[in-house]
Amino acid sequence: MTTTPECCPPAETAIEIPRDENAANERLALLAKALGHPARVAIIRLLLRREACICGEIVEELPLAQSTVSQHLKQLKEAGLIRGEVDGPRVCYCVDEGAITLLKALVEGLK
Amino acid sequence: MTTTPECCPPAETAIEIPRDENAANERLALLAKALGHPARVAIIRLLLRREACICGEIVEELPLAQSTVSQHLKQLKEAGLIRGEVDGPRVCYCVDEGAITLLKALVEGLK
DNA sequence: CAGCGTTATCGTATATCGACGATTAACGCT
DNA sequence: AGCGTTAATCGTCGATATACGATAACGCTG
Repeated sequence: MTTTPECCPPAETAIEIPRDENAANERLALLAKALGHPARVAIIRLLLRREACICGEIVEELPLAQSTVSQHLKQLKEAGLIRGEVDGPRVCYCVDEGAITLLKALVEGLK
Repeated sequence: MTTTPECCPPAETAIEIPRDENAANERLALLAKALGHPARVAIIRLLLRREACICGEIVEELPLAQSTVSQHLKQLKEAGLIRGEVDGPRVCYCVDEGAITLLKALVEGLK
């Protein structure tokens, strides 16, 4: 098996629900858009369960080409849902728990 | 003022979280994609607060053309987040509470 | 430093999105 | 029947998403 790198130990982004409603809408839309593809939801799940971490592992779990997975990872990263840490030749991706918390809060705030 | 139609009284869609994980991913992705635009988030909020109901009212609240709003409404409807009921010449849109509940459950299930 | 494994980026093709104005369709009312 | 109001649809445009293979970049390791 691989070295099971203990990636992304510290650094949790502080969550903050936007005061302005428009800002909240923008933020929620950004996060939702990032989750707007089944493959990206699957990636988030893999990362949350720590069933996969390294990009290569994720590629093996999904029926997609490596470049395509890399694109999805990029989108998730740009939305702030995940972070990537270089681990030698590999890159370890982890969910940003703060972003997930924010997402849940924003969705829960729909009322 | 308008007649304040009491739209969408009955008919709540039963929620059911997909057993299959792939199906859950697809469902969540579909719902998330529908929320992946600030205008659509804003529409959902308007409908939830019942600040607006009629398509025309929604158009007035948003800085978008009527046809554009109609497109967004269509996408929300296709995702199952809202329903529309014809009320004379107007159309009253309402949130499908079941879909919102399902969305919240699916997001909360991300762990 | 040459080579290998890993990941990101590039280039491309197709499809969908997002916005608008214009048009059509549906409905109530006179 | 015809008119006005309201909403959906059409047609268009540019921008973005999705997928892939090919290529580049990066960091070990021999």
